Amino acid sequence: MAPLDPDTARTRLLDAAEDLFYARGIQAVGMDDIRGGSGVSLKRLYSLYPAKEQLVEAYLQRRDVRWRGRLAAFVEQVDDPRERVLAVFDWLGTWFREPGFRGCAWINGHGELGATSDVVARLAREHKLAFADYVAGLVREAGLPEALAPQVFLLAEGAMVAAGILGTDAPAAQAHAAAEVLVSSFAA
Amino acid sequence: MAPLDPDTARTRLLDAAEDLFYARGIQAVGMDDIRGGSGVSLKRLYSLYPAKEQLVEAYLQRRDVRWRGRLAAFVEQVDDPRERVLAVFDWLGTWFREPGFRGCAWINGHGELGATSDVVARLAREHKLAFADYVAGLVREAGLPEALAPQVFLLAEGAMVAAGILGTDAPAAQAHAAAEVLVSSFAA
DNA sequence: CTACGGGGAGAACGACCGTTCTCACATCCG
DNA sequence: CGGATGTGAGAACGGTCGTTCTCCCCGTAG
Repeated sequence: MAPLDPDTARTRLLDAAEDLFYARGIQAVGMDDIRGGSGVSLKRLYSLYPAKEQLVEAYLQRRDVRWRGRLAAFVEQVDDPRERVLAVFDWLGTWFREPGFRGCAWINGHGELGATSDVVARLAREHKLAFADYVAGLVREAGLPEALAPQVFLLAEGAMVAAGILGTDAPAAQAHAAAEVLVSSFAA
Repeated sequence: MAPLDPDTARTRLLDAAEDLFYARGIQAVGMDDIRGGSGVSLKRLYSLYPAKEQLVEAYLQRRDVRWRGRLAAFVEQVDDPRERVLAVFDWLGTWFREPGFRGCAWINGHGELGATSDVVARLAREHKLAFADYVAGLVREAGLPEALAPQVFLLAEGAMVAAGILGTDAPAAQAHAAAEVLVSSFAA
């Protein structure tokens, strides 16, 4: 067995961490599960991430980049700036329909460890602020009033929670309809 | 030390369970913490709730009754049926401002144990459906179209999540403003 | 060829936690 | 009075988990 170079070991670890942490919750996954899921030895795991919390941090950071990247890629396919705001909810719908969807990783992580782990609490806050900022940018570019941004953000958060807990994708369409009313209430 | 009668033992246990589970998360609280917080011996604890999951279940059930009771009591102080719908967000605001507020217990519990415990997943679902039903009743009694109900519900859920993670009560006012626009978009 | 340094597999350790057991004592009923 | 019952305090047990250690193999440099 050829020794694994650090980069691919890191990738495999984060892949396994993301699968397992997201599907089962962070506390329900042991380091040994990560080892089994990644094929990377425990020794190497601990040499790359000296404690579980650091693996969790890396997992959430990588997922944040990817999640916001996928959202932005989807939204940018839409031309009309006002439609872009609404496209956020179309993206949520496709996300909710993905097999294995279990709600928002940061909402879940915050519920699990927000009171215990400063790192998780901070990453959840940062992720939500970044998402809220992104929405605010879309609203601004659509020439809509700034007060609309947090409203759209709250609709999106509510849709994530409801879809995660109730196990249905209906909240995407419902939030979309609500956002449509909000946006068009400011139509020229 | 006079032996405690079962009812007050149960009450003390649930009081301690609610304080601790809500503040720290369910998995972060041990049975011994419950014993210490309640003053009820471990033996009695296990005779009343033979497993931790049953104590968790009782905690969530009692909190559900109380939470929806407090909401209803607040909303019923408002006379105008249309204002009642918006009063939900005023109630959220006062809740968010309570010391020790840490988000919605069911959202947090679902994030923590939804993937692991069927009981917690079911109670979270039931609680959210009950809240959505309550909102739907308010919307119906205000003579507003049914489609508005899930939109108001999602705004409320989003406000809870955002307030819990970001640690501010601003989402209550923001969601209130959004709901106001939605409601008045159907004004006669 | 050989000494060595890194890596893999997995045992081992120490702490924690849900649950049960021990034991001494108080209480109640004959 | 005396024995059965139930209770509290806390020790004990069994399992899990994060983390570290042991041991052995291999590739390589001198």
